[in-house]
Amino acid sequence: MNLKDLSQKLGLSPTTVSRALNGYPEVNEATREKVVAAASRYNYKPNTRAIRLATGRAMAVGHVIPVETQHEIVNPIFADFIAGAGETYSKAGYDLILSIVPDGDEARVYREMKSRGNVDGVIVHSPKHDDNRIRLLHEIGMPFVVHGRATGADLPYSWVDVNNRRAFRRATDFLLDLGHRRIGLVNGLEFMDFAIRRRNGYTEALVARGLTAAPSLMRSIEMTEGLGYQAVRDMLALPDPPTAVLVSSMIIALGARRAIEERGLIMGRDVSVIIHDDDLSYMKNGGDVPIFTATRSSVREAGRLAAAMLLDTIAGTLPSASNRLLEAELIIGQSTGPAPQRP
Amino acid sequence: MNLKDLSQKLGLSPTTVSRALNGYPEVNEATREKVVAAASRYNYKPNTRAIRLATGRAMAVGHVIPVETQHEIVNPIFADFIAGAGETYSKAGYDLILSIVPDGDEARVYREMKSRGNVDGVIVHSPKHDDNRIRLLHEIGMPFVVHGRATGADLPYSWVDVNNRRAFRRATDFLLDLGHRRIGLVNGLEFMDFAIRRRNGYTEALVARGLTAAPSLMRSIEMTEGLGYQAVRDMLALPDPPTAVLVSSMIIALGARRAIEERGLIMGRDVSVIIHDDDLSYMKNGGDVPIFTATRSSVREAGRLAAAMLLDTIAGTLPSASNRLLEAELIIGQSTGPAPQRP
DNA sequence: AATCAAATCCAAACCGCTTTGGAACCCTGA
DNA sequence: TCAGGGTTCCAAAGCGGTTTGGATTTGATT
Repeated sequence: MNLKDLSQKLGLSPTTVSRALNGYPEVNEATREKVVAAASRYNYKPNTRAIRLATGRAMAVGHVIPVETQHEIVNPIFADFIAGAGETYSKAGYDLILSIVPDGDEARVYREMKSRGNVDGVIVHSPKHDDNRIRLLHEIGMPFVVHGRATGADLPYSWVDVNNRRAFRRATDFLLDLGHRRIGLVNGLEFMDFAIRRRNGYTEALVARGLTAAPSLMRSIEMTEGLGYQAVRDMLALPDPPTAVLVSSMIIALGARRAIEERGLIMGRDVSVIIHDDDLSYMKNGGDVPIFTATRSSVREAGRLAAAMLLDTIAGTLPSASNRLLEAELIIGQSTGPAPQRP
Repeated sequence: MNLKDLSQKLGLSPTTVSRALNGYPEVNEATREKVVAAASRYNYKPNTRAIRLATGRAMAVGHVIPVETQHEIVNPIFADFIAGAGETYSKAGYDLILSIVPDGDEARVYREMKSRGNVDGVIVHSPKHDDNRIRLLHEIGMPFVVHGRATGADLPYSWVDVNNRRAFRRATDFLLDLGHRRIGLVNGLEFMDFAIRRRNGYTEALVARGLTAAPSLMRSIEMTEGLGYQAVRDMLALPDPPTAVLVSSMIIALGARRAIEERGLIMGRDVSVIIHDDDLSYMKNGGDVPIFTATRSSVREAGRLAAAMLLDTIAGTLPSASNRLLEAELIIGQSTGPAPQRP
């Protein structure tokens, strides 16, 4: 059943039927009702391909996920972010096109997307420091929103981000207030923008109290359980071990906890741990009583917002460089406590 | 730059240019070379939307991921599976359309995809026992491939699956050979087809040696660290605790290990653990020396295969009910050892 | 009753490609 | 020389919608 068939059944022109269904004003209300009724009776759905060609819009948004051959691949937070974005898209009738591209091939993919016209805009994932994708997308005139920020980018752009600096500043302050003085940081890889911001928040809080961040208490690792374990194990083996650690993700924290318990220590009593919790749906930080004290911010919500912002940008109803900074909530769990007294 | 512009620059008709670029035989080789050269010089890429309308093909594949409101959502293995599938699609020039739909809304989404024509086929994720999506897709005539199998489905269909039964049978045999007699199973939710098969493999192996699976040693849980911890902790607290456990995923295993270590036991010596390892890119089971003994099968590879099978099905070059059963490899790690002697 | 504007509908062009059904040309063999 | 068969190219008709530029009808106003 296509538009022509439907219009013939109704004895109307395709023009009128199209307008009736798309809510244009130049059609009699009685006619419109007849058309709508017929459309639902014959289960008519306009062909997406035809709409796209006729309107010149792709009605689709691209998510280009770089697969870094050397580092962490297909970061699990993508799944939740995309789930959030997908909610927004499906409400707006947009498709979500997922594109997994080998590292370094992104420029080509973006260019092709532009010239082939199969997306109206893109979401940029996991920005690096001074990310060159921003310049590229500006150059080719593709609407985009960045999930995160790219410090050093000289051009204006839209983004949605968590206030990573403040979250880690606050978490560090919280530990300092509890009397901790030797606080470790197990961060993500620090060419990622978010990791740099987290470290800044952490050092800022220390410096504000006249402390300095000891290099031996700072690690920058891929976010895996195993590496988290190693990092914290090594820290705890230091002559002057930390009494608290800040870790950048739940998965690292699982390793951290293992290192702590392996040493016969108790998390929350002997060693405090604060995590950043992306509130991933398949990796919940406990229920009513969170296991880990955490700076929590839903990455899924970030996905919803970024998607909405992108759609508005495409529609032209949003200035080209808008942004939204989400604040993380400090959730007090069982993994933190007052600094133990020195024996 | 579109086809008309290009053809004018060349002094040829659009017909000829189109044919030259698409490799049709009715064009002089010299002409073809000229066309190809011009296309690359002017950086001409055919408009996807126009191709889709003209050919009647969507050049896109849908992955419909159900978001179960009650149970595990956005399963992290999707990410890797989709990454694998994406590789195949991009080589073939197909788009991957990701659709996150609330539970129960799938039928509507599939129907719409069919009538709107924005995909040529779909991959069905995480089939349940007697999954009704298979009947639906048959009914509406949408090509599809299932990742996994749906026992009880009466219609033929194509699938790619791991031999879960054999993997767990083999793992159980391995433990039995090591002298273990009380072997626990921490399985995924058993309305999922793969979980049922795993349990069958496990009980089969026990029965073959004249043992029976004790209900107290079998758990069916959502795959989280916390629930894995609880399940194994409870098992170890039994009067006659298991000396080995089979767990259905890496993430459950992290909890299992914690429960073991918390009891002062050593994994691999006091309690053996075998996991099923989907070989997720962001959750590696160690490197050269795997931490966990595992039945390993790359879910990413499964994605590649399923995608290829779907494209062939769409092209009509594959019988409508093909399948591919992947065997899992048994990887010996540090988490298994001979059954401890009873004191 | 004549006029004019608003309301309502339609024919046809258009989006940018593919594909059908020739047409023009060249070559070969009778 | 001319019929017949390849080659090589092209005009035009789709694909299934949207949108422009009227045409017709209706209703109110003078």
